[in-house]
Amino acid sequence: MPPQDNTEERILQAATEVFLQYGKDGARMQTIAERAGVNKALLHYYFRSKEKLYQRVIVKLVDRAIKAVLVSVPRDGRFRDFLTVFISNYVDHLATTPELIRFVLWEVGSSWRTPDKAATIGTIFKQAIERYAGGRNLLIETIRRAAERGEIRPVDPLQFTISLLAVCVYPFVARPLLEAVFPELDVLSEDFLKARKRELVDLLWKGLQPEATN
Amino acid sequence: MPPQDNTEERILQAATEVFLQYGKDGARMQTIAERAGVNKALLHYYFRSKEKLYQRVIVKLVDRAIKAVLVSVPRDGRFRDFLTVFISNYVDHLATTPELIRFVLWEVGSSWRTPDKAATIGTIFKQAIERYAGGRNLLIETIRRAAERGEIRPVDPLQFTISLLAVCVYPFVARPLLEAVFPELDVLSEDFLKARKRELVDLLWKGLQPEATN
DNA sequence: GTCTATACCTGGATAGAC
DNA sequence: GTCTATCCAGGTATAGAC
Repeated sequence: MPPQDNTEERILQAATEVFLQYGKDGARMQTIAERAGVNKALLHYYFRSKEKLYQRVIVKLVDRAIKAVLVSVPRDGRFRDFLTVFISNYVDHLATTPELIRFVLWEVGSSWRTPDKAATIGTIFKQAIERYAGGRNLLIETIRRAAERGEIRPVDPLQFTISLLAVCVYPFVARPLLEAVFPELDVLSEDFLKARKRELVDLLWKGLQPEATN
Repeated sequence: MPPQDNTEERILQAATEVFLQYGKDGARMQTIAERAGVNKALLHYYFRSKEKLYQRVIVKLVDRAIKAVLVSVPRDGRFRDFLTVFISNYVDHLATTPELIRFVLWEVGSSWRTPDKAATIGTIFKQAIERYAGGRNLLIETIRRAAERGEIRPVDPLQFTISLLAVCVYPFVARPLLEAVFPELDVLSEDFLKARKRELVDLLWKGLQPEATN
């Protein structure tokens, strides 16, 4: 079923834009209605409540994001190539979707007080990953295999996965803080992104070598 | 002026607890009033508005946090020691103040739509750092000095600073996501924390060595 | 299915007595 | 300084006509 030009689809699209821009609390049903060219009552007719509408949007967004990141994980090849490609693609993806970052941030921030575990962003992420990779964990597996083959030194794959995600994501998440503290920094600039990718591959690859002067 | 048992102080204390627990939006003036043992009207009498009260709280919290982290930066000594001590202290601090993480996360998330630049968390951070370190940047300086001395290979101090902060902070920030995706993971457990510190020192120290097999 | 009009609730802010 | 009572805006949800 391709995205039709029917009312439901228009509302969902408008809701996505508005939620991305203003967040769950900041978004107004009125605004969504206007952007979709209908009125408030119809939103409730189709989606019952703001909460339900929001859930639909968030699932769609997370799904898209997970896919965009995992698609760049080469299933084989040398580990150094994997590292380079993954970092490059992930950083680029993050740099080009700042609203999504902000959005996920909002969700993570509020997931603490959410009573309903099933509606939490964590669960939505997990399900999206399962849908995409069928329960397997591509990053963990790639790192484990590389270690087994001796391409890199033995490391805890989970720990390294976390570190890898960390160094990629952090600048974009902490951007408001970093740019305030370091006025010369512009996280989204071409210069910084290029340098960052290079530094990260360097740092992590060197950090994974078996022999280093101690 | 030690925290007196006067009304204003009691309100501020209650507000801190409630804001930490529920966040800016989630917190109710009613709740704060009850916890302080007074009524809503008094909050406005002392602090004028919820916004003003909130600002007072956030400055206090950020100040405390900055101090707790920067105090663990040794001003001299070998770089490897600095790395070990900083990671250990920072990770411990993060692990013991989960509400603060959540709080900062909320603030960063909302700092995007805040019109008033001066009231953003970024500015508050910057000011707190200046108050504490007098405009100097201890992390950057430490890394630069180590590179100049040849203790580590030449790296961009800013890039490495970001990476260092990233690998420390990320697990706590992304905890809801990570623990959903990796069910066996318990970020706040002693086991994980201990392992994490070890892995981080290893990874970063090795990553900073001049000679590595390429 | 789609509209207008409105009910209704939450929560911050204030008036005014003491 | 501290209280009670009340106002008022903003926003979700629904009733009911077409």
